[in-house]
Amino acid sequence: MASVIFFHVDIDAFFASVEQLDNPSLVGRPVIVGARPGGRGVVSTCSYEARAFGVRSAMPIQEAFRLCPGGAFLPVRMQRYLEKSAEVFGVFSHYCPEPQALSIDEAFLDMSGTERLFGPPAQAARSLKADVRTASGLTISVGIGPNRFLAKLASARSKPDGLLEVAPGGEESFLDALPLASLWGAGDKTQERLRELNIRDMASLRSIERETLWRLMGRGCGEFLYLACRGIDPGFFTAAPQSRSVSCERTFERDINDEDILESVLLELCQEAMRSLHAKGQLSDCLAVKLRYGDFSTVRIQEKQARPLSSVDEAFRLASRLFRVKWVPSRPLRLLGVSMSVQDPGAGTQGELFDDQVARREVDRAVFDMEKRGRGGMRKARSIRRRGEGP
DNA sequence: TCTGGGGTCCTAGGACCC
DNA sequence: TCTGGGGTCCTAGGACCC
Repeated sequence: MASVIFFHVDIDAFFASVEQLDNPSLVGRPVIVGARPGGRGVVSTCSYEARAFGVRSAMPIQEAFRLCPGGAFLPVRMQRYLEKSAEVFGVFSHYCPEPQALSIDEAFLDMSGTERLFGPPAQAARSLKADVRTASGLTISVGIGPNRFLAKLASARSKPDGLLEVAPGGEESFLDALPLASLWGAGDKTQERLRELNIRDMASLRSIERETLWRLMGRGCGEFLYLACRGIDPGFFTAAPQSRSVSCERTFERDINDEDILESVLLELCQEAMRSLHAKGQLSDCLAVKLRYGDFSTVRIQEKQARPLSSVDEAFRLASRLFRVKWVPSRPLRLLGVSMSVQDPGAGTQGELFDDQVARREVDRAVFDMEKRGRGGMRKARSIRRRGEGP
C-alpha cells in the first residue's frame, strides 16, 4: 500500500513578493504591505528585508514605521494578489487534483500514491517549486510529512524558498528540535499557560499523561497538545472547508460617538455583507453586531431569525435594533462590525421566503447587479440620504 | 508598540421541553 | 415547598489562524 504523503505549500512573503515582482525597483528593499503609516492598522505582510529590521506581520503599522522608516509602505492590492494566487494554484493542480486551500497563499496537497508520476516526495517538491517559479515568478516553501499537521510545521521551518521532509519515524525527533511556540494551534494564551506550568519544551510536554493535560489545560486544548507533541494530526482541516459566515467591520481613524455617523456606517456594513451573501448565492438567518470601545473592550450581540433575512433594509432594521441594545452613547466606538451566519444547508424549507420578502430581495439583486456593472452610485446615494434623514 | 479584517471552532450558561 | 436528569437550541465571549 502506498504511504500517505502530504505537502504543505506556502508562498514566501506573498503580498510583498508580488509588489517586488510588479515593481523591480523594490527588489532588495524592505517592503511593508498593510495600513497607511500614521493610521490605525497593522502590517499585513512584509519582505524578508523588512523582517531584518524587526518588522512582523500583524504588528501595528506605527511600530513598523518606527523600526524601518526607510521602508516602502504600500497598500494592500487584493485583486492583484488574487490573480497571482490563481496562477500558483493552477500549478498546484497539476500535481494534485484537489489542492486544499488554507488561505490565499497556502495549501495542502495530498500527494499519496503519486510516486510513479512525480518520483519520490522530495523530487516532486523540487519540481513543483521550479514550476511555480516559472509560471508566476514567486518562490514557495514546501513541507512534506505523513500528515497535514507535520507538513505545515515543516514548511514553516524551511522558509524562505525551502524544502523540508519529515519522514515516517522521524516525527518526534523533528518536533523535539522545535520551540513550543511553533506549535500551530497553540497561541499566546496557551503558551503563557504552559510557561506558568513550567512546561518548556516538546519532550516535557510529551511526558505528561493525557488526563493530566486535560485537567491542566481543559479538555479540548489538553487533547490537542497531547496529540500535537507526538506528531499525530489533531484533525485541523480534515473536513472540506465550507463558508459559515460573512462579516464586515470598520475601525475608525478616531473613536466616534456620533449616532448619525454610526448609523450610516451600520447601513453600509449591512449592504456589504448582504452583497457578499448574494454573490455566493447564500442566505442568512442570524445577524450579529460587534462594538469595540476606545479601550479595546469588545461586545457582541446576535439574534437568530425564524426566516432568512431577505433584504438590506431588513438586515439594517435588525442591526440597528441590536446596536441600540449594546451601545453606550457616552463611550466612543473604535470599531463597528456586522456579521451574518450562513444558513445551515440542512435547514430545508426554512430557507423559503414570504412573497413580500422575495420582492425586496429582487430589488437588492437589481442594485447589486447594477453595481457590478460599474454603476455604483446607488449604494452611496442611499447611505447619504439615510444620514441626512437623522435618527 | 497600541493593537486590521476576514474567518473557524470551542465552551459555558441559560431557557425550554419531556 | 421543594424541586431530577437529559437533550437541544441559543447566546456571548474567547482562542486561534492568515
